[in-house]
Amino acid sequence: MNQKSTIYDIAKKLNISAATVSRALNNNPKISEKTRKLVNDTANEMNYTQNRLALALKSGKSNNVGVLVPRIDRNFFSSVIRGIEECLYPEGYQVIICQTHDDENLEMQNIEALLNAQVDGILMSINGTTEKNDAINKILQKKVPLIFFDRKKNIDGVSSVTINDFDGGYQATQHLIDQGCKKIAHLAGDLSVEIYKDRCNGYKQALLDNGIKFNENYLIETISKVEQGEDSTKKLLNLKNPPDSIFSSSDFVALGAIQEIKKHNLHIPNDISIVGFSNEPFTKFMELSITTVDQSPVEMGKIAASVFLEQVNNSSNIEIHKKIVLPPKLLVRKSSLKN
Amino acid sequence: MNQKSTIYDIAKKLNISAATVSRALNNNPKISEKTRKLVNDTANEMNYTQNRLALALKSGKSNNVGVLVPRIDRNFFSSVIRGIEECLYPEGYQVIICQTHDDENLEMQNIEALLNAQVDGILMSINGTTEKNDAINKILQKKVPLIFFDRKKNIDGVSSVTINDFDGGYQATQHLIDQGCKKIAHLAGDLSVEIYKDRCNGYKQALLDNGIKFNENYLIETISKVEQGEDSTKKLLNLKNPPDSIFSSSDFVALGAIQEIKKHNLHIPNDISIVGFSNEPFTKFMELSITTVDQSPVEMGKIAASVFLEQVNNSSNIEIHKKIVLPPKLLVRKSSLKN
DNA sequence: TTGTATGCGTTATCAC
DNA sequence: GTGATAACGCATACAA
Repeated sequence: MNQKSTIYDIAKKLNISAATVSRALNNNPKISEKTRKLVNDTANEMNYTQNRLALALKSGKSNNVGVLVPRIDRNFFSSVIRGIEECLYPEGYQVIICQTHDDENLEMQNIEALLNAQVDGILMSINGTTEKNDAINKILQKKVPLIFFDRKKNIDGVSSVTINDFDGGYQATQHLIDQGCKKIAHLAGDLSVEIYKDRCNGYKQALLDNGIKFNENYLIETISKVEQGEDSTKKLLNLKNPPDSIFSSSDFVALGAIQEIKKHNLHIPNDISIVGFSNEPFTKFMELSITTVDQSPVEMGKIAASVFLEQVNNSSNIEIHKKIVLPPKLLVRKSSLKN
Repeated sequence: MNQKSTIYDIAKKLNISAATVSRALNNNPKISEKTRKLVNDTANEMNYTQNRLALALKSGKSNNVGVLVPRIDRNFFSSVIRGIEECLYPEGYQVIICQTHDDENLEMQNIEALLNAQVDGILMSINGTTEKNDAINKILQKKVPLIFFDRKKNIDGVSSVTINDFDGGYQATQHLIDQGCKKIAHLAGDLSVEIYKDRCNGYKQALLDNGIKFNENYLIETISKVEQGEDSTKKLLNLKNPPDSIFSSSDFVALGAIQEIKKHNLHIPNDISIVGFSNEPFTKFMELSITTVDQSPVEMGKIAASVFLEQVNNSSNIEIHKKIVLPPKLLVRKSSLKN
C-alpha cells in the first residue's frame, strides 16, 4: 500500500467507523479483541502511521521541545544535547535543535519558529549579551516552559541549570597560584555574558584571597576562537612585564595561546602555565594536554530535561522554578603541572 | 495579552471574520489597507503567532525536514548540518536533528518519529550495516523525499551526495607511497559500511598500481575511537615486520595511532607516517598536525539540501534523482611529510 | 472587499 | 462495543 493512509482509510476498508479504529489503535479497553486485532493488522498492512500533527492540534501538545544553543560543533553543547535526548526520548519527545551562532537575530528568529511549531518547551543557552528580552518575553507570555542551561539570564519564572562559573574561575586561578605562578593573566570571554563575567570574578577573587594585586593589563576580552587566542597572547607576551601563566575562559583560546607561546620559544608549563575551560576533547588528546575545567555537560542536559518534565507534568497551580548549580571540576594536565 | 491567541481571538476583538484575519495576515491582495493594518496591529498587541501545526495539517506540508546522523559531536556531521541549515532556513524550513549513535533500532525509531511528525523530507547519513531496509522502505512508501549524504545505500529512487571515498583512500595511500613508504597499513572502519569499504578499496588499488603487494596483516577493521586506534596500532607494531606508515579511515583512530607510536619511542613521520580521514579540527591544531582528507562537509550539506528542495518543489511527474559525488581533498601536514 | 462553510487527521463526548 | 459528531487552528473555494 502506497502513500500516506489515515484512520479513515482503515475504517473504510473494514466498514467500521474511524472512531473505532482510533480506539483500537490506542488500546482503548472497551473494544473487542477481535476488532482490535483486525484494525492493527490492517493498519500494518496499509503502512499506517499516526499523524502527530493532527494529534498535536487536537491535544494542544506537540511532543516537541526546542533546544537552542550557540552552536552544535562544540563538544560541550553536543554533549548537553545528548543528555537532553537521553532524558526526553523515553518520554516520547522529539528534540528540535537550533543554532544561534551567537547572533541575536537568529536567536529571535529561531524562538519564533519554535513557538510557531508549538513546542511544549524550550531549553536554551541564551546569547544574552543584550538587555532586551523580547524573545524571552514571547515565550513566557505564551506560558511555554523555559529552561536555561549554561548561559542564563536572571529572569523571574525561568528555571536554570548552570555550573558555578565563579568557582570554576576561582579553582583554575588558585591552581595556578598553587603551582607558584604570581603573574596570572586572564583571557576572558565577552564579559557582558554572565558565565564569562562569573569566571572572571572568580579569577579576581582568587587573586585577592592570595594577596596578588589585579593587573588590568593581564585581562583581555576575546571571543572563543583559536586565532583570537593567538592575537591576545601576543599582546600579553609583548608587555614589559609579561605574565607567567594564563587562565582562559575557553579551551580554543587556550589552544591559540599555546600555539603563540611556542612561536616565542617559551616552555609550557615552566615558563608559562595554561588553564583552559570546558574540557573539549582535544585538550586531553594534545601531546601537551591542557588543564581545563569540566562542566559535566551530559549531566547538565539530563537535569535541564528533567526540570522541563517536572514543569510540564506539573498539574498543580503552583509553578515550579528551580535554579540548579552544578560544581565545576578542575582537570589538571600537563599545560599547568610544573616539574 | 497572555496565553496563546488564534485568528478567532483577533476576529472576535475586531468584529470581523476569521477568514478576513487570515487573509490580512497573509497579505492577500484583496484586503483593504485599513483592515490589514488593523489586523496586524491587533495581532501584535495580542502576541499572536501562527500555529504551524494547524497550517501543516491543512496544507499537508509541515515545513520540517528531518536530519539523521550517527552523532552530532563529530565536526564532519555538525558541519554538514550547518550547510543544510544555511540552505533550508531561508526557505522557511525547520530542521529536526536526530542521532542514531550507530544503533539500528534508534535509527528505525527516529525515522518513525520523523514520519509521524510529517516531515517534508529526510536527509540522512545511513548506518547501513544491515541488509534490511524496513525503515527506508517506510519512507519511500510514504513518498517522502529521501536524500543520503556521506553514508549511503544504493537504492532506487534515492538521491545521494557523497564524496569519492575510493579516491580519498587512493590519494592518501599514493601520498604515502610518494613519501617513500613501502609498508603501508590501513586501519579501516566497519567494512560493511560502504564509505569504509570504498576507502579500503582505494587503498588497495593504490598499492596495486604501485606494484606493492597487499599484506592482509596490515589491514585492521576498527571503530572510530581513539582507544581503538591505540589498540590496533599496538597490534601493528608488534608484527614481525611492522609497517612504515598507516592510513586510517578515521582521524580519531589516527590520533590513537599517534599516541601509541609515541609510547614506542618511534618518530613520526620519519619512522612511521600517518594519514587520517575527515579533517577534524584537532588534526590541524595538534603540535604534530595530522595529514587528512577533507570531505567538504558544509558544501555537502548545502548540496544535499538543495537536492531536497529540487525534489520537493518538483511539480512535474518526472521524479528527480541525483547521485552527486564530491572530490575529496588531501591535506598534507606534518604527520606524513618527511624531512 | 468581506463572510460562510469546509476539511486537514485525530480524539473525546455523546449517543445507541 | 460501536457509531456519529464536534473540535483543535488554519486557509480557501464559494457566496455575497
